[in-house]
Amino acid sequence: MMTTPADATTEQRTPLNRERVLRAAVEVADGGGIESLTMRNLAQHLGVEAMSLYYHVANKEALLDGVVEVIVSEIREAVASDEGPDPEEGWKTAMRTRILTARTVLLRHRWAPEVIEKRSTMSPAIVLYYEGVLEIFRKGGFSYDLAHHALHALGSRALGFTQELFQPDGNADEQVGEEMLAEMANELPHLFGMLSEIAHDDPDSTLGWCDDQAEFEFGLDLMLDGLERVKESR
Amino acid sequence: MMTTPADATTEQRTPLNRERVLRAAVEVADGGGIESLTMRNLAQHLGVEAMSLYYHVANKEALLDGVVEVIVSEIREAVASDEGPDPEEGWKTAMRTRILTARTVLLRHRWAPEVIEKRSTMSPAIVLYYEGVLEIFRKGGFSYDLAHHALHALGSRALGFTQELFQPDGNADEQVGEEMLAEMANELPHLFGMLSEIAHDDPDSTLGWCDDQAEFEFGLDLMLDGLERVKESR
DNA sequence: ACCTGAACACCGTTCAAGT
DNA sequence: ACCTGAACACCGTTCAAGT
Repeated sequence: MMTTPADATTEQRTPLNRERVLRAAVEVADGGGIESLTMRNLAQHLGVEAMSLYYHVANKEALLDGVVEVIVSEIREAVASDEGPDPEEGWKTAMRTRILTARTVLLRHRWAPEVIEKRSTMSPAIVLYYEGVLEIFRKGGFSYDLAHHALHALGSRALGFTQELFQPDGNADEQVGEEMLAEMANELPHLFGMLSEIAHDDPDSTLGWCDDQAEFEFGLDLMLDGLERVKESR
Repeated sequence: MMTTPADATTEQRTPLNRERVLRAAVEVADGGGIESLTMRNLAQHLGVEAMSLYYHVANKEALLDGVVEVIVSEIREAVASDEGPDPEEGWKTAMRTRILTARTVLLRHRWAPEVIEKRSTMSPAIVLYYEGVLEIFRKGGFSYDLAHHALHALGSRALGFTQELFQPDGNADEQVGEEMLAEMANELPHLFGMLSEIAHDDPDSTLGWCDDQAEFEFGLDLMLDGLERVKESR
């Protein structure tokens, strides 16, 4: 029995390409976390043998570079399509909305910040993104020198993330409990005081876990306000 | 031939313990980077079989947790022994010197920031370190609420590091060359302008690579000045 | 109490070979 | 041009066993 192109059975198989491999890699990471992104697992997800991937991608390093490209491109599209305020009047709000837009993309790919930070080779997409950030600074009247400092100061915050050092641990058991709080009182008086007050102000916060979004914006505004002041004073 | 305790041959072997395993792990990472820190390699470094490590450490995760403890303890010792200015008069300089001291330790273990950031479980040493940071804020007159925001805003900066997104790539070939700069002019006009100016101001900077320490301090001061302002205005 | 040998499941990757 | 099978070196880890 011959299989014609129009054959309705499921045996059609569009050949792989780099693009499809990278998109699938993002899917795999979205679904099962970054540690589930192995060459073998990715291949299986694509209905192919692991070795086939090496035809489209040099090795795993290159795969991860490509994955970063996909994510940062998604950020650039999001940023391009929501057209914030004109940077010429109000660079600060223009920057702010851009960065918070970028952040919404990263919140859909929570594994991505870690991967982005580990790649030290600067990818084209990231360079393009920072070109846009720099454009806003320039249109807002920053000197190149100050804008340069600003890029360093912002760091990954410009892309919409900071790595939180204290993460809400997956299992709820490890939350700070009443007894543990009491135990802290002697050894860690200041942290004890702080967490007690936070727990009092917001009893729903399960003690000490915080609104990441609000904290991100607080830190971001601190930076942006600081940059504004430095700019005025020069 | 019997081997007495006083035997001068090299066959003495102090038994392992958790402490020695962790210290050796730091040594291995210092010497060959974090990717050289495998159970087998660490064991060899200690003159022992890989499986012996599991007697002293539950698994590799626990090993890395322990390694973070060692590093952060080293930070705490450094910070304790250099006794900065009294936080009651001048929390800002107290904080600044503490953080820059912490940074000197991390510069001796360049692989450590990455490991610290990946551990989401909050280790005792880190908690103790942040207790000290919080103490400075409190003695400087911060409310718990503002101090809490401040801890989030500082993030890993409080420990002395930020992950630079654009790293000076190991091989000098990849430096931004003249031709590459020219190529940028159309696609990346603002980055082109910025790098040109930086190259002009500091011809030794091999185009675009920057003084990490100066940039770290710039960002840190931005944060600290911003916190001071917010504090005054409340 | 402390260490080991053999073995397992799972990585990334090479290479020669298939269609 | 695109994909595969077999094989290799190297992971972390278990388990039963040695002293």
